[in-house]
Formats: sequence, C-alpha cells, structure tokens
Amino acid sequence: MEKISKQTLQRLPMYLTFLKQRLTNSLDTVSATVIAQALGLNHVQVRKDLAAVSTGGKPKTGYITHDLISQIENFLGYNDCEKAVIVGAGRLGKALISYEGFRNYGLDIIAAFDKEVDIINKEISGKPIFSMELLKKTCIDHGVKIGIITVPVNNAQAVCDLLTNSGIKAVWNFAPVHLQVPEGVLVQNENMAASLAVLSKHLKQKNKQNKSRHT
Amino acid sequence: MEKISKQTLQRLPMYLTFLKQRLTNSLDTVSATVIAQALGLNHVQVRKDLAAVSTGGKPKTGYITHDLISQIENFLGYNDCEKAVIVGAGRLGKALISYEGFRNYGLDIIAAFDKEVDIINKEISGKPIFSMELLKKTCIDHGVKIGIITVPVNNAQAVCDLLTNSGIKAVWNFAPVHLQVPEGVLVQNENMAASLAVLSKHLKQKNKQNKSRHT
DNA sequence: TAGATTGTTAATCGATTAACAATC
DNA sequence: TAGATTGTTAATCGATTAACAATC
Repeated sequence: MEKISKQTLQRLPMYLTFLKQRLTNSLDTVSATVIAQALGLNHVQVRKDLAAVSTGGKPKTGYITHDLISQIENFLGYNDCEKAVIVGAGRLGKALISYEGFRNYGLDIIAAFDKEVDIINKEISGKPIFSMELLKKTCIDHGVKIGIITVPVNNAQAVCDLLTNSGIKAVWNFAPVHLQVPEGVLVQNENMAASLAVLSKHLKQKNKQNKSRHT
Repeated sequence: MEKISKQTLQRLPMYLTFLKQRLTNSLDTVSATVIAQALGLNHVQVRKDLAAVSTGGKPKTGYITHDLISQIENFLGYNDCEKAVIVGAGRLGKALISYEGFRNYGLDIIAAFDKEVDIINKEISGKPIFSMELLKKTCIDHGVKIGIITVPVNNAQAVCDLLTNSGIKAVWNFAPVHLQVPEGVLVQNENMAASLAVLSKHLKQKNKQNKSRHT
C-alpha cells in the first residue's frame, strides 16, 4: 500500500457504487478492465488505484467483488462514522441534515447551528438546531472534527474561524469563497459555482460550433 | 485568448467572488499577486488564468477591478442565463430549486420533475413541479439545455437517458454514479461522496499521527 | 530612474497512459 | 498450453511553477 493521491481517493467511492451494483447482480468477481469500461477510466489507472487499497486480485479471475468492497469501505472508514456539525440551517443545510445516506459514507451529522431565532431549538429530521453560542461546547464535548459550512458567503470566514477554534480539523465548505484556515485543517470545497462554470462553458462552445456550421 | 483548461475555468468563479469583495472595499485596482495570496494560489497561475479572459493589466498598477469582473462574468456567461430543469424534487432538489443565487451564476431553473404524485403540480419557491411525462415536451418547448439530476442512484441513469433524449446537452449530476451519455453531452458530477472521502481520510491520517506521537 | 508589476518562455512535477513481464 | 488478467516500470502528457524579459 503506497501513498495515495487525492484523485485516487475521489475515485474510490465511484468504484464502490459500481461494485455494489455488481454484487446485486450476483457477479462475484470483477476485473480492472470491466471497472474501467463501466466508469470511463483507463484500466491501468483502475489497477493502480485498487493496488493502493486492496490485497490484490488473481490473474485470469480478477478481484473478488465482495472483498474489494469491504477493503475500499475499510480504507475510506465507512464503517466507523465521524461526527459532524453543520452551520447554517437554510435550505441547503436542511437538505444535508436530512439526507440519511451520509451515514453510509462515514458521516454522522449530530446537530445544526444557526443564528435565526425562529428555528433554534427546533428539530430537522430528528436532529437539533442550536444557537451559535453552543457551537464550541458541543464540538468539544462530542469530539466533533468535521464542520459543514452552509451559510452565505459573507459569513463563511467568520463561521470557519469559529469552527477551527472549536477543534474542527476538516471543513466541508459550500460557500463559494476561499477560506483561510490554520495549518493542519483541511478545507474541501463543494464549489457549485465552479461546476456551473464548466457546464455553461460547454454550452457556449456548442452554440458557437452550431452557429459557425450554419454560416 | 488561448484555449482554457477545466482547472482555469473552475478558478474563475473564485476570482470573481474575491474581486467583488474587493470592489465593495473600494479597491479599484488589483494585482495578480494580491489575488494569489488571498486565494492561496501561485501568482503566475493567476496571471495565466486572467490572460485567458481579460484584455490584460498594466505594469505597476495591475488590473482594473471593475473591468476584470465584467470580463470574467462575460466569459462565464453570467449575464445571459441558461435555462435548466431539475429531476427529483426531494430534499436536495428542493434546496437547489429554491436557491435564488444560481441566477447570478447564469442558471435559470424553470421547473422540477418528479414521479411522486403528492407533489406534482405544486410549486416550490414559485417554480412548478411537473410529472415526468411532461419532461420531454417542456425541455424542447423551452429549449432547455441543462438538466440537473437529484434522484436516487438507482434511477439516475434512466433519468439521464430521458434528459439526453429531450435535447439536454449538459447534465449536472448529484447522484453518486457514473452516467453513460451520448457524445457531445457533458456530465459534471457534484460528487459529495468523493468530497467526503477526502475529508475522512484527512482525519484518519491525523489520528494516526497523534497516536504514533503518543507511543 | 528604480521597482512593481505584467506577460512569456523554459523547467519541474505529478498524474495518466503505454509497454511489458509475471502468473494462474 | 494459451490467453486473460494482474502488477510494474518507462514514456507521455498536461498543469504548475520558476526564471526572465518587457513596461509603465
């Protein structure tokens, strides 16, 4: 097992969904070639990725689907959940809190925080919304290491500072800003604006092509 | 203006938010160095990115903040919105429909579609939810080119096929599966599972470091 | 003028892909 | 055995970074 790149890390969940699908269809073994084809990747890349997490497959047979699944899940820590808090109980925040599926990905959101008085001390899908004042104590008491930011852009940095001051070591940021964090804290941006940029540029180019074809 | 990489494309929205902040603080000019420092990037990279979309800055002064903003916005097509439909009006779907901010990013969600009878023909934040049967007609009638998928994994490919059959040329996919699409159609994955993988791995490594330090 | 800054050309780095040997 | 497949070592490719010239 060698050092793993961020790219590899991000492909592992894709392998996982594919492998699970495959197991549902009672296909007990799987080759790197099959995975590569299904996911539109290069087969050597798949093999390298798998080498980083698994004990290996057998020539001619491939990998044992079931084993590979548990090896990847194990590697990603999907078995033992990390606790997380979410700051900002707006529409997006609520959607994330309510999504039960995160537990399968090793994430356990224990509470939400918001400054909106109307919703404080209420619940969403059985999870409490607390006032911002309780953030630090909650994180420390429960050993929470993951903070999710779903507040508007202008509050994001302040919330981030608060989180890192509360012992958070990994921030999942949904606000389209670059956050400054102390060393040792990881920020993972879920940058929807960036995704949209890619989408709309693709369409712009397609349009241009069509136009030039007609003239 | 040379060919632009996907990476550059994804950084442009970051520049934009920073530049707008800067304008709010009445800072009329900006240098690549300042941008780079603020966003944790290399200054040459920033300059290259900007070269792809702007008419250039002036030595010693830098770029005119306001001009740069409109050049980036123009390049990304934030001025003229693309119409989009969203399939799957669950929690996440609802959150995305309701988020007014997308219009600033050039995205105009005109309707949602779902197979759940209870919510069909109702509205969310003033936008209609239709039955799946109306999807194709709606897309064609309105010339919709962007489809957003927020359905569970097992329905995602079927929904995707339906979308591409309805003239969709760009798919924004929130389901954690790899989608097969005809040539010329772009899939942009908002892969939360992948993000979570990065976050949890970071924590696992930190834990390991701490443990080995204590023994 | 001196120096801050832009913009370009070359070097580096890392990830992907190709080629090949090993094995069941 | 032959061939499908794994796994590794080398080549390629693209993006990032470094070095430098140009300019206000």
